[in-house]
Amino acid sequence: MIRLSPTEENYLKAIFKLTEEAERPTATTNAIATEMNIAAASVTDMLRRLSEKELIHYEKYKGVRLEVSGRKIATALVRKHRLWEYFLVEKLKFEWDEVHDIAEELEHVRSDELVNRLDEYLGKPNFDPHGDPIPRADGTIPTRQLTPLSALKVGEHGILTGLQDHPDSLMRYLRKVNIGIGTKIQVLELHDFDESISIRIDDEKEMELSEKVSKNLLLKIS
Amino acid sequence: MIRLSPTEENYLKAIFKLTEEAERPTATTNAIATEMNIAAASVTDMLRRLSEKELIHYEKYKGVRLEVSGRKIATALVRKHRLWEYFLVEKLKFEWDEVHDIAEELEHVRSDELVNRLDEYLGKPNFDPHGDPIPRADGTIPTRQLTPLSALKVGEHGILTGLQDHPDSLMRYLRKVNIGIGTKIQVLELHDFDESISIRIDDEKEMELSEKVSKNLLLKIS
DNA sequence: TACAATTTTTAGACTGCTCTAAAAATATTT
DNA sequence: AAATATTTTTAGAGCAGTCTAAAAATTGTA
Ligand SMILES: [Mn+2]
Ligand SMILES: [Mn+2]
Ligand SMILES: [Mn+2]
Ligand SMILES: [Mn+2]
Repeated sequence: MIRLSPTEENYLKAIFKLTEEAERPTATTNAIATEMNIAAASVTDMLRRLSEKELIHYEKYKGVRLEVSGRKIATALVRKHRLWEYFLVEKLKFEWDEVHDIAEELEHVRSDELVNRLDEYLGKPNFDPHGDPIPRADGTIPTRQLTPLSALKVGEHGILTGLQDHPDSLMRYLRKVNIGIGTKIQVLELHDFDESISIRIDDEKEMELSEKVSKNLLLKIS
Repeated sequence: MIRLSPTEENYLKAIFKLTEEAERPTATTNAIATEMNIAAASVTDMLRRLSEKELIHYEKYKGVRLEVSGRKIATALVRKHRLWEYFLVEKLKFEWDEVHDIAEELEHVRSDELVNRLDEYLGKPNFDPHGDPIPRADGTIPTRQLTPLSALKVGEHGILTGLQDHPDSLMRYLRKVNIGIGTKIQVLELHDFDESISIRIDDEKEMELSEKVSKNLLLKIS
């Protein structure tokens, strides 16, 4: 296996996120540039080089997708990232909105043995603190059937199991109102004026959620 | 506090090792180059830049030493390095000869909160798996009174508490013959032909050690 | 003290990754 | 289909960090 720089790894990860995780066939130069906060010209340059190394399939003006070798590296990175997030939350007691940036650095530490032992130490978890699946050593990815809270009808309920997107701002908000992975949420009322909804949390507190929030909460229906 | 690249951090760490840890007033360009496996010309270049940032005191041809700000960064790095080594051995069950290279990468992860929580999680250890002192958050460094095994007389004994140098080859050898930090060692015989010695390990097994090994074992006399 | 050996610095070049500005290609609208 | 807008690539440059070769300074020795 070739040794890539953290920078190259980050490009592969961005492409993975924009294709496989977004369920799109290819990623565009601009999308990668935006995702990585970088100029489009820099992306073009790197795509040429990653293509040279046969990690991606790239044709000028036609977008890009991962080759098998590139996907392998990307899933390994995502695996490391999410295992470290799990470690930070479960062992070091960080909050779920504090761990992403640290994991962003930890994911580039190179040692297969380290990942394996960490996985073992953590009890081979399948999902990270944000509910995202942790790719397995063989590259396969755990799946579940999740429904956005916004799609539920009055009276229905489920367990919060994942987030559509997870900006820190959303996670901080949820933390403040005591909603997290594992929280039971029941729909009490739908307000069709602004698509906001009234819910009951863990069979206790009632509160309102905006449409934007309810679309972001993914539930396992129970 | 300024943000340095991993490379700049590594230079500061090398200078720290060659001055404070080696109990020398200054480090030479060549010594740094050798320590870091890098050309002397590259070192000169970087010294100019670190000097510009007031992290080191450097005069052409006269060697270099750390400024207060540089020392602070260096001790923080050593602290992180050794805490991670402790984590790898105590929690992930790595052997003491397997952790240095991994810690070399982990030490560059930037998060004060991470170091603090790791320290807490590990029980604020004072020494790493090789017996080296772990600098505290305030920059002070735990000390002990240690004696090389080679300086002991027949009949004397002590507990192995540190190593003078610790190349992997030495650590693997010690592991194979069941000597590690905490092992009780008693001197049975001195062979003045080659300065080798006969010892008893943990009041059980007897064996011979070469002069080179016995000079490297630092004991707390008991 | 002068010559030789060693160490250190300078000069100049290269790679990886980034940028801005401009050109080219593609997509959208009229 | 032509004009316009958008996206992508190319061109050219800069910075950090590295190298080798050569020059300069320092140190050791005759
Ligand atoms: Mn994350
Ligand atoms: Mn996550
Ligand atoms: Mn080490
Ligand atoms: Mn150590």
